[in-house]
Amino acid sequence: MIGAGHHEAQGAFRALADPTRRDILLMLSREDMTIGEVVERFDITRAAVKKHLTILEEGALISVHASGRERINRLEPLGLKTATDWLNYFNQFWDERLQALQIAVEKEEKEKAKKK
Amino acid sequence: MIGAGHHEAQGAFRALADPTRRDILLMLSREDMTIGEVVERFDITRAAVKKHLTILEEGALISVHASGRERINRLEPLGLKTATDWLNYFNQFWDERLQALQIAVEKEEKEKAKKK
DNA sequence: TTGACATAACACCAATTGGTATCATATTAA
DNA sequence: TTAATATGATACCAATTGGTGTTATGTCAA
Repeated sequence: MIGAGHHEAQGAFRALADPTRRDILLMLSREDMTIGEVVERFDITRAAVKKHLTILEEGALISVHASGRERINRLEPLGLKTATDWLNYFNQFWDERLQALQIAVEKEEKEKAKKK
Repeated sequence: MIGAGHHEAQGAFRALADPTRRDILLMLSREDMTIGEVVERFDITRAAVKKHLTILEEGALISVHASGRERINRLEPLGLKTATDWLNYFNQFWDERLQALQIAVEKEEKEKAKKK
């Protein structure tokens, strides 16, 4: 069914819309980090980073784990899969498009060969 | 290099953040449509739809082709590929995660078999 | 040519967003 | 216990967003 996973995808796509949040995801893909560690790598306040992390968590793109007075932010790859799955529906179309392009190129080559 | 395609991805991710726009993309995947045809399928004004289409065009997710007094909106699958490619970087991580899950399940099965 | 149609272009509005500064709370270490 | 640390929570602000209504423009058909 077309559109399946649409509702669940909203939180993920919303979270992915901001470049800072996408950067955070890339950082977390290398290692888990506390808020403080994330803050060090950006030029915005801790409060701003916290908001981004909250939105990422709401989108199920990361999970947060308390450890003493620190809170470890961990990438949740499965959350990203929601968005990936939605987008993958369109693969068939750009596959077709690429194939059409390929055929056009081949035809061109053939014409060229004929002329020669 | 990590983060490649980041900048170009912004327009696409921004466009994908809105559920109405994602619905429009699904509709356009079935057939090209004029603004009027898109409007018929939603409960919002033509002006609102036009704004969404403009944002989709800015994100290179659709292309617009004039035809007399009509303007045909067409899906640009290659534009979606920008977002897909960015997300695919994370495949390795949920592949790993899924594999870990798989191993855990197998171990469980083995334990069960032993008990029996 | 003239009316109807398809769209573009504004100006405007309420809600959301990304950011700030400030204050409160919980945990660690001396 | 007390000071430093790590975080959460709140109030506030400017800019953006998703929506509206209205007006202007270009194109088709009688």
